[in-house]
Amino acid sequence: MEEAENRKQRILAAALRIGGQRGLAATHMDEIAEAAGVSKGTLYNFYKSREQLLVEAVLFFVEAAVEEIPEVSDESISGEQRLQALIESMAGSFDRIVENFPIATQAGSLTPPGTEIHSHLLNGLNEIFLGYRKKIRSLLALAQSEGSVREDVDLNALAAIWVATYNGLLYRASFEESGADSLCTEAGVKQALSWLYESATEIETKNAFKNRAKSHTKDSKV
Amino acid sequence: MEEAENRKQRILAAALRIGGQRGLAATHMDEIAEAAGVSKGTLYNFYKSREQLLVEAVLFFVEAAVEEIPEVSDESISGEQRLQALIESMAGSFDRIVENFPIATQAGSLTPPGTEIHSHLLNGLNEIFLGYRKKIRSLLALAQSEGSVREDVDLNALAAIWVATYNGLLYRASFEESGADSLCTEAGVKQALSWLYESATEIETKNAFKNRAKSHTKDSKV
Amino acid sequence: MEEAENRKQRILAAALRIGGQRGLAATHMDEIAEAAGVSKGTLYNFYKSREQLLVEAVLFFVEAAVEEIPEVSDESISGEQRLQALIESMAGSFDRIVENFPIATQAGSLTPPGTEIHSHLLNGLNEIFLGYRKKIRSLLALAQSEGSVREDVDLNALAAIWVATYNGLLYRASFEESGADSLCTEAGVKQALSWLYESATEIETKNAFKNRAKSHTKDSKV
Amino acid sequence: MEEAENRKQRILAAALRIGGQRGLAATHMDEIAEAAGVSKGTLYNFYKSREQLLVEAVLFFVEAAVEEIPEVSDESISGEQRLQALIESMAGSFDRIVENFPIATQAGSLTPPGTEIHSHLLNGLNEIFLGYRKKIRSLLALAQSEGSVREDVDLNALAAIWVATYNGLLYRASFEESGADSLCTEAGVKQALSWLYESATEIETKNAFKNRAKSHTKDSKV
DNA sequence: TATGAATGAGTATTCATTCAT
DNA sequence: CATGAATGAATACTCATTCAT
Repeated sequence: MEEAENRKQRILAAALRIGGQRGLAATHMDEIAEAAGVSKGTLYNFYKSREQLLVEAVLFFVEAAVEEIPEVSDESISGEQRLQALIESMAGSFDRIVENFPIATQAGSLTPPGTEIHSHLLNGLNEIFLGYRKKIRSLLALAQSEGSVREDVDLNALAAIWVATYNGLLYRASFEESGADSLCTEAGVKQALSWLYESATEIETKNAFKNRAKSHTKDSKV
Repeated sequence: MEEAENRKQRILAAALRIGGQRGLAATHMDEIAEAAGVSKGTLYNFYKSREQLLVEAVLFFVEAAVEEIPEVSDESISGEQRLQALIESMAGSFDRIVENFPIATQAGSLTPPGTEIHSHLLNGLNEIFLGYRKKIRSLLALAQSEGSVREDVDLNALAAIWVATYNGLLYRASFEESGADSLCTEAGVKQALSWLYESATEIETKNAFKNRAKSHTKDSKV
Repeated sequence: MEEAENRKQRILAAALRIGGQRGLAATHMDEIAEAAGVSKGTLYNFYKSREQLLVEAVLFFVEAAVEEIPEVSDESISGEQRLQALIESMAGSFDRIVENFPIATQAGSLTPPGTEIHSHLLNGLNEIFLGYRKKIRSLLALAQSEGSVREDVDLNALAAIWVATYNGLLYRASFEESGADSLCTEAGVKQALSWLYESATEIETKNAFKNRAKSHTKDSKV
Repeated sequence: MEEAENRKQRILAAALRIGGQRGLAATHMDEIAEAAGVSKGTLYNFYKSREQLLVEAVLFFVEAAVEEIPEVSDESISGEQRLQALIESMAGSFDRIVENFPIATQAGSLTPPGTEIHSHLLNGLNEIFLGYRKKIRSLLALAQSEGSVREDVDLNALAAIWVATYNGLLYRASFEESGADSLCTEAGVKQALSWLYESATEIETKNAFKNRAKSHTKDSKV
């Protein structure tokens, strides 16, 4: 069973690697098998079909990407510090996640709408993204209880915006041939999320959005 | 020539319709031809290959989606009012754009990286998205010159966040079987963009993010 | 009519040119039309179908190739001299004919056996080749009547061998990427036909087949 | 492996059978598969493409045709007798080889000039034909060493003519709907090759070319 | 009569899935 | 269970032919 689990891991990892490079539609069973070091037949011992395999791979990736964001449950530090750590963490993961980001969108078109497997995928993604949002929301709530986030802020909505902005930057970055856009990088993520955080605090002067360096403004395209 | 252009329109529209429903990977030339009311051979009179046709369709869609956002160039109203109109407009387009939103991501995996057509797609998308950001930036600049946006705000960065948040909400909404998440709807878009706008203004009290209705908070899934 | 005939010539010539380069199977109506400077529709005003056009082109070529061999009807010179002139002429045409030689063989497989057009082609080729042989036979007969060809030689058979050898050399030459085989060239043709001629004469010493140059023997590939 | 080789044989044989009847251009993968008793997919397990399959089939056929000509290595008989046996053998193979003879020429036009596969074909044919010529040359050399072929004969050139004549007769015969030309038959081959052989010997009186039967002369079409 | 855009039947090729070993 | 050769349904693309202008 140990070995079986190991194989499943290798298979999913192989599918993700290829899917990230060539796109899911061009990810073929032959290649997955070879990259995973198993035979094509073995793939069907673990997964009923190609669709199923790829859906599991996508869910595996998205979940892993979310889990990569640490809980920052160290209770010895303040909510504000934990949020700062969260921002650092999300920014630090940015480049790696960009690699495989499009596969989530592609997976939706792999399976005919209305089928069981299609629902399985959408439900899975929904759950993961909601969990993601919840995680951020709980940190915001902590910060709010400590007074660094204003009382009147709708935490649910802010958490949703937080995730949306991060995903939007990932989405945008996945189109670029080479990080041409300085705003869609690790630094850009830090700037954006900090802006969101600080817009929810009382302290106006910390605002990360202020023009600090004119040179930076010029560098950023349009 | 009139007729030829008409046909091209019908072909691209047909490709988009099918691509939005089934995904680009499952969008076949036979179906496009039938849906467009032309023969398969005619498809190849206009486009060199399936890849080319689909890429043009995607660029056509994205460009149309951006152009749908009005310039709001009515100079008789203030920058602030124009931004409000922009927010209304983006929110109003949300549901329709969601339908075809995934195809942009899917297109990236239709074409082998490194090919000319792949670059054509990425360059096209890049240009469109930069134009989009520029449009928003110019309205923000107007508002800034009128004093409703603070002087110290990095307009480039804010415009980038603005677009990222919108795209992130579209991305998220494209996963849902039926608008289950109240934050990823027309209303959610309005709330999110308003938050971004108001976080850049001097007037604290307008903040759309304040908890106004407790019921609303409960409705929105964590 | 003058103009029409001119067009037909251009069409056949275009078909031959392309057919010689790419092979008949890869000779398409589009290309023929463009090369001939007419529209595709015009092709069908002159020929019922692609098959018909190509068959006419092949017959046109083969006939022209045969007619290129001069009658050498100058009665002021001896039969022997005429035969020598014939050999020179056939050798001189060799390189040009090689270019289009394969099309005759290819044409046979263009049309389904048993059809009218297939018979039309085969009959046409047969007639042409028989006429070719007859031409040579009549010169041999003249030489025989003058005494330079032995009385006991079967002229029909010798003429057939004569043509077969020439065609065999053409056939062989059409396989070579670049005249690598010194025996399948203008010089080789001269040597081969001279051998055949002299083997039919009484005078042994003229035999072109004798090893005259050792270097030549070494040059010729096994 | 035994089985795989068996399948390859069946595939090539099927391709040749159909190619000989309909021409290579009209030889389709579906038909080959059915005739070989395998699925279409299996064809592609053995050969990369239709072109490759057909080229291998042609080389297989030509090689087999050459190998069919026995070495006549029985050292107990004289070179002269061996040459007579060779002539008998080539004549005996004539009718069967005629069936598939055109495919060699057709193959040249299946593949775009300048491609690797085109060179593969031409090189293969070249090698086979040179081997063929070499075989004949060695028998002539033996006969020469025994004194039945004159010392002054250029064996290379004679061997080349020998092959060319044989090929020329095959070429001619491949155009005929039904062996209408008595000179392009088994008997004609024997007559032609004997003539070539005897023209290289010292003994004039054996000459096969002499008119033996007037009726025969009449039979042979001009 | 000349044109060339539209047509769609015809084909090579791919690749998920199966199953005998 | 693992394997990988065999399978054949599915699909992009070509090109001879037609016909409205």
